[in-house]
Amino acid sequence: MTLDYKDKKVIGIGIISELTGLTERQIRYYEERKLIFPERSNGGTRKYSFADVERLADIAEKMEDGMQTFEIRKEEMKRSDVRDKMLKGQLNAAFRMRK
Amino acid sequence: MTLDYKDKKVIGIGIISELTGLTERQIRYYEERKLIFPERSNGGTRKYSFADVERLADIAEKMEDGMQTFEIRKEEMKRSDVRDKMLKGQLNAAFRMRK
DNA sequence: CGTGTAAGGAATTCTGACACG
DNA sequence: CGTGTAAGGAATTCTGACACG
Repeated sequence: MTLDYKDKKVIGIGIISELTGLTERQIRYYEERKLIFPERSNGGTRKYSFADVERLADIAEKMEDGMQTFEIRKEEMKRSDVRDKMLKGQLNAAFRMRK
Repeated sequence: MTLDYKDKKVIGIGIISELTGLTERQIRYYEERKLIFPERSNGGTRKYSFADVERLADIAEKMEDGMQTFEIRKEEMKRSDVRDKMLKGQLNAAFRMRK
């Protein structure tokens, strides 16, 4: 079975900004905070998927509710696949930043 | 019901070129010959959908078989979905004129 | 912390034209 | 006809930094 269109990283940040209503600044910041993981073209431009659009909508909603990025990341990390990889490094880093 | 991701015009020509294996020159030419209809950003850059990717793959195959662009266009026009779209467009136009 | 913005540069895309065949 | 290419310009995106709060 082929890869679903939903997960193909083919959309530039400008379109993502339009689709989500978020500014490019916000979108890049959420990446910096490890909430989303776009791919890159050879030249370095970010490429997103429709799944990312949905995720960003989810992130935006939580931000509006006053949640902070590290809290959102923690919540996402409860999913088993990502947890093993990132729990140690990033969660500890997030913890240190709070102090 | 919301619009399927497959039909959203959100992909730049560079990615389309990668996905289809066609050059940008070819893709723009097929547009000139009315085989595909990308949307445009405010700045004028072309935006395509995954459906366009499939259509381009179909066009590429026919071109390899020696078919010419006008033949492909004629063939496309026979397809019911396109006919329906044109019909609907005419009806809409007629309806607008009556108002 | 999360976001806006100005800055300078690099990557991307655009059009119209010339070439070949 | 269909496609390659060089040209010049415009739109898009990138990073790092400063600002505010």
